[in-house]
Amino acid sequence: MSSLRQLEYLLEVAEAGSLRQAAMRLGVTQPTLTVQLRALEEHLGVVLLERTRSATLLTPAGRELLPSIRTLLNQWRSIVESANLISDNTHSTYKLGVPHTLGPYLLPTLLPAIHHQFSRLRLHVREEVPDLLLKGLEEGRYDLVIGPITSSSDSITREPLFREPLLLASPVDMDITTDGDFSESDLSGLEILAVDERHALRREVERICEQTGARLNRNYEGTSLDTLRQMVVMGMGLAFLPALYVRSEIHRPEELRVQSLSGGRLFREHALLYRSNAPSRRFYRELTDLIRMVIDKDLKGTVTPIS
Amino acid sequence: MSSLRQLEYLLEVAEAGSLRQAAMRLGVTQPTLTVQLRALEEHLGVVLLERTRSATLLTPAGRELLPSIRTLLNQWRSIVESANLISDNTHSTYKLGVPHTLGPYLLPTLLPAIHHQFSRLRLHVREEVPDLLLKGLEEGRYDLVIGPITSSSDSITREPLFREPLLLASPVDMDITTDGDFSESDLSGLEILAVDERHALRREVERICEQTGARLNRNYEGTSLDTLRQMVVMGMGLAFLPALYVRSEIHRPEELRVQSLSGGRLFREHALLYRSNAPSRRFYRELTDLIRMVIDKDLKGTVTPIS
DNA sequence: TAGGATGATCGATCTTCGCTATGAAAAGAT
DNA sequence: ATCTTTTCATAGCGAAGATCGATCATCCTA
Repeated sequence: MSSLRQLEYLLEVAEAGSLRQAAMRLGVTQPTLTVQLRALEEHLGVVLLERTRSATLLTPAGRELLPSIRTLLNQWRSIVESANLISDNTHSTYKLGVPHTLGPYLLPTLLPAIHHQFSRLRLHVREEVPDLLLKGLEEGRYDLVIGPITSSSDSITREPLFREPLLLASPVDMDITTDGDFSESDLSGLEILAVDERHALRREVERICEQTGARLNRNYEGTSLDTLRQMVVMGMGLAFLPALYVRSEIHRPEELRVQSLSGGRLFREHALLYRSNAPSRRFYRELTDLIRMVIDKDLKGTVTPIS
Repeated sequence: MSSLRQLEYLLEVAEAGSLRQAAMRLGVTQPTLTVQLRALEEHLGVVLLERTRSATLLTPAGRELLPSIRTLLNQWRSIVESANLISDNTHSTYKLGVPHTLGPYLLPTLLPAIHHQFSRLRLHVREEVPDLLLKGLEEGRYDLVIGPITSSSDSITREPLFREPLLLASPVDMDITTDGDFSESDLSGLEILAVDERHALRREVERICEQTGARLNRNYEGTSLDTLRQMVVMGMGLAFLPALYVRSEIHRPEELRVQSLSGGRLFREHALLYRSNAPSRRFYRELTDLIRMVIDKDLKGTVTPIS
């Protein structure tokens, strides 16, 4: 196998026109060049140099190959240079996974801020259900995942990000308010709609229903938060909608009533997840701090930071 | 210094997703990959791989660099491939030098034949006066030179090609023929024109004049064979014109009379010259044979082969 | 003819590369 | 839960490769 070094030798000799002078410039001795260039010629099966007493010049074959060799070396130098840039972690593309029920409502706030801070960093975002996100993270299909704070495994590090209230959504024509205040105990017996089982949100809702005595409607399952909202509007039941969704998508209060429940125990919590021994973990920590800052700054009224 | 081999290792590991499997495919052992890839990472200053217990996958930085590395290796493979093609000497560009007084009249016959035989061979032709041709050959500015057969130096090999008669050109209105035959002795006292001193042809003519008693006109010197012909047409004297020139350029016999002299000692001889220790000398020998064949086939009546 | 170029060659040394053997840690199987 | 298998990391040895210094042969120049 011949090395890039031999190619550099050739280039220098071609330019200097003499082994000795090239050796000077390269900081090696002349026998080194004699031997190495012969090895290169042997590897390529072509005589590249014509050694005269007064100089060493390229053969026609050598002239033929030289341009390609020169560009090869330039390309290599540019790779080394890129590597130096990339070494600070902010010049790469990270594969980020987010749940369907969070991504569209969080990322529009988050991504611009990240881009502003790390302008050469690119995020390759993909939405999936949390189970697959976690599996994908472990198998390397993702570098970063935003997911539920539960789901343990010590090969995955979880950086808690924020707590997101779940708001009760009800049709406007269904009057369930008990003089202004509404607490968890008032849920008992009410019909609740939820998204299908692959979503983490579903499990939260199931837990809430058990605790409060609400009835989970298993006949109709929304496949997204939007369909869930439609079902509520059409009077098929109530639903718990994440605060960020509400913040982003509910613009017509005449269709739907949304209220938070006193007691404050209805919420879900999100974390940034990454493999614990990922070489970029230091940078992921930085990124976590940035995300927390953005949340604190832009989503203060909607969610509450945790750490 | 890192080698191309390390890059190939990286590529294979990236594809296999595991050091062990990559080692299998590459025909090396796993510790080799561990060590070499770490060396590569160190050289580039970037962590390229994330080693988990279950697999080894690329870091974002590694993904970033991989495409460039892949094209680099492809480029290298293509260089090696080119080298194999080039090794038969017929895929290169040769720098050929020819004298002004021969090139334009020989090459139109020669080049198509060479191209027909070696379709991927290119000739970079340059015209110069013989002195510079020879110097250029020695200094490597030419690979091949067609020049006078004289000019010795044992670092230059001369392959004799052909003998080209020198024909006497005279104005049609100057009747110098002595009943049909005209020999060298009849030249005595006649006024001869020639090209300037940098041409080898000039020296030939000077020699002829001395031997035959003809007078060389030193006041008017043609700078090319064409101007020389014009001077003869205008009645300023006689001239010796090379047979190949006559063959190519004299299409109007009413302007000029051209005759060969009996005795057959008026000629010049051309050879193919190259540096004796040029690595392609074997091929130059082949080329010589080809040229001789072409001359024998296409220029039989005009010049006579020598070898 | 002597001095200063050139590249080639030889032997010694140092470095690099790769292998074997072994270790440690995690995942999967029983 | 334990055992086996699989993963990568490490250490030590040996072979191969790269480099150097010294020397040689040759050519060009003064």
